[in-house]
Amino acid sequence: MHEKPTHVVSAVVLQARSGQLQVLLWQRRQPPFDGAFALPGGYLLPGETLEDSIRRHLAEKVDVRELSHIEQLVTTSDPARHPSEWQVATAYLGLVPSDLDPTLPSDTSWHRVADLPETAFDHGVIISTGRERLRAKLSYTNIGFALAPHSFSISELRDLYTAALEHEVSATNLQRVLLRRELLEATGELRHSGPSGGRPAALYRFRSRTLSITDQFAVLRPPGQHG
Amino acid sequence: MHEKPTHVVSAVVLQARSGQLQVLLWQRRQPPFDGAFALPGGYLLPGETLEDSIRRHLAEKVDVRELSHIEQLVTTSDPARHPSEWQVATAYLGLVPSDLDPTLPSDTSWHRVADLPETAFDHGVIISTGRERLRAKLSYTNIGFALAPHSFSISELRDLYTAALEHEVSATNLQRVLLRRELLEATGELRHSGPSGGRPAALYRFRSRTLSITDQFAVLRPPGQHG
DNA sequence: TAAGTTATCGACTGGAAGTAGAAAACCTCG
DNA sequence: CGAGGTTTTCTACTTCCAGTCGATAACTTA
Repeated sequence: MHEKPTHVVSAVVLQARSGQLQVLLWQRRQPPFDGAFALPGGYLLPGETLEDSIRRHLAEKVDVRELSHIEQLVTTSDPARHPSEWQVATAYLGLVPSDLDPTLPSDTSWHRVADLPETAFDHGVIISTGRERLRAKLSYTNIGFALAPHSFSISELRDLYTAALEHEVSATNLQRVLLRRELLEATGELRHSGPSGGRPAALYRFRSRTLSITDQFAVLRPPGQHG
Repeated sequence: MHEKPTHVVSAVVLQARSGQLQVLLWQRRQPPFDGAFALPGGYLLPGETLEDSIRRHLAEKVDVRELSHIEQLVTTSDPARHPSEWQVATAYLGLVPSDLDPTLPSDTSWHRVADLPETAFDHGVIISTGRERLRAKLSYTNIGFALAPHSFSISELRDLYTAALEHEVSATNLQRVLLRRELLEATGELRHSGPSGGRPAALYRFRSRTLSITDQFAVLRPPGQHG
């Protein structure tokens, strides 16, 4: 038989924290890339699927039950990606709701995606791929559920979208679009805002907390489905 | 070190042929899945990337220069996917323009995606994934270039979209949308249609023949970019 | 030259979404 | 208790996108 590559898995774990999209990184303490920051992950073991494997590795960093969504991102295979070992690497995208603050091991911490430190291997590009995937899916799926708490006001949701999309989002439009798509529903409760007063916000929740694609895209719909 | 999986690559090669979306399949002549149809592909070799590898394997089936587009689709890893070997498999999506008719080896042929024979491994789901990827990208990218000849009439293009999307498409809308997005340009030439007369069709071409994403999606655009 | 066929164009329409301002519902302070 | 400030929510207006349909153009064939 042929020589075989080693298969490793990693994850881009994203969370909207204090108005910024942040990613979970681990600081390496051995070569190669000693001192640089890397995505959490590790080796694929016999008998497990790639998704099992990344969940197992992530469990060492954050409680896996805190992940609201996980999906496969991309598999990279540049023979030169690791200086001494032939590796094929599959990256996943994981999301954590904004109301959780997992306790992290001392070598692991959150970093703003917009302002990354020196990263190991090809992890810089992979993080960009993850952010782009999230941005795209915010537009045509209900993936917002994975960034948001179970219930939230429209303003809070707007802030999450703003952080992830990195541009201003109108609360009016966001509410109208998500309600028309029947992705949100009102809980019937109100939240009395904290220090500075103001009208209490109505609270909403996502109808479903599993990924669903919104219809077709804008154009070239089947005929008879106007608008 | 750990035990390692074998890494294999495969490709969903699609073409719009005689009004139907079709996929290139190869009939197996050994176990497992003796007699079933499988995606073309094979083992990953040392020193090559996954994309290099699938191009090398495809070269045995179709001339690689006939592929107008190729992109990574998904990596599957079910430990039970192969009865005797631990495999991780990366699938690619490849597209062939409708005006080419590659000469194929005797064990390989085109099959309508809407009416597939018995397939080997997890190849049935992978083909579905490929078709869905193509359908989605027809809506928000210029990927039509990969299905179409270098120049074509709007009606011909409409027929390609109809085959790939599996629903009727209006030539009027298609032309208006693709022109507004500046994906198409007129060649200035006319084609005198064959047997039954009619007004000669103006010919068009795609401005670019590499994948480009059309702007943002419909909703939640940055402000100031109206419409 | 009339009839049939195919392609192209333009006008109409409903709906999606950006914008802005008014109104509602709360707070705090005098 | 009421005035003023703050935040949220609603509504009206507007622009743009795309589905529909009918008219027109340019050809072939009888």
